[in-house]
Amino acid sequence: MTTTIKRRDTGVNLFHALSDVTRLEIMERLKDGELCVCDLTEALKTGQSRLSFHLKVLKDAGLITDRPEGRWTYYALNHEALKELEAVVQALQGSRRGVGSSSRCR
Amino acid sequence: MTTTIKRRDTGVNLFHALSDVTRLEIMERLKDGELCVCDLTEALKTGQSRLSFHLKVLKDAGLITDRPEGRWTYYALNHEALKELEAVVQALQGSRRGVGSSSRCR
DNA sequence: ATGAGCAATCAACATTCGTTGATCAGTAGA
DNA sequence: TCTACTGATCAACGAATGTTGATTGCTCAT
Repeated sequence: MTTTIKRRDTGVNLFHALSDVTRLEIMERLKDGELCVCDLTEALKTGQSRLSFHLKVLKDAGLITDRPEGRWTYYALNHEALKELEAVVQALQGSRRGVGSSSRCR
Repeated sequence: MTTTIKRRDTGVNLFHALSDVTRLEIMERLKDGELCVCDLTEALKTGQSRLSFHLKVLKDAGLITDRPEGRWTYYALNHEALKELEAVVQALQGSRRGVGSSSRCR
């Protein structure tokens, strides 16, 4: 089914974006509200370039949004994407019906 | 906090294991019950070696379990891990309190 | 206009990840 | 025992990812 494939694709994208310690930590920091890159640089004690890279990955996956203001850029969680992620995970848990229904390989 | 760090690590592991189309498809196939590798090889129309590789990744992440029987090995979802995954995702959605509480970068 | 600060982008490099084909170990059946 | 089959593992290769330092573009303050 097309929707299944589409969900699989968005699932892969979301999971990949979250499959990195730095990016997960960014997400955690953003739980309390939006932060600019300089906040995050200080909080994570890491280089600006590296941070920018990971922010881009998260943004491309739709997990965060950016809001440029003056010379700063504020990043925030995108709760829509997180709801979508939750849906993907729940779809994975699935029906849980009938256990042990293998075809037994011939 | 230690539990936070631990959750972040298991989160990274789980997310990484699911960040691949083939592995997600394996998970979906296993929703209906356990399958042996030959079932999956046929279902996904792919090589045995490749499949074995991805099954190992999923197993190492704790997302699936294996049950050798005779010359076949049956794989099944580990619902414990899926519950853990759900918890990680929900922790990510977090408090959702106070928006716009940035430190404003000076 | 000039200088300073924030953040994105780039190139270069190292590391990790996924694929493929071959080999190996264990099991079932003749 | 000999053979056929399932599935794990390995080596080799190519592709994708992450890191670092430098550069560039903007914006604000002087």
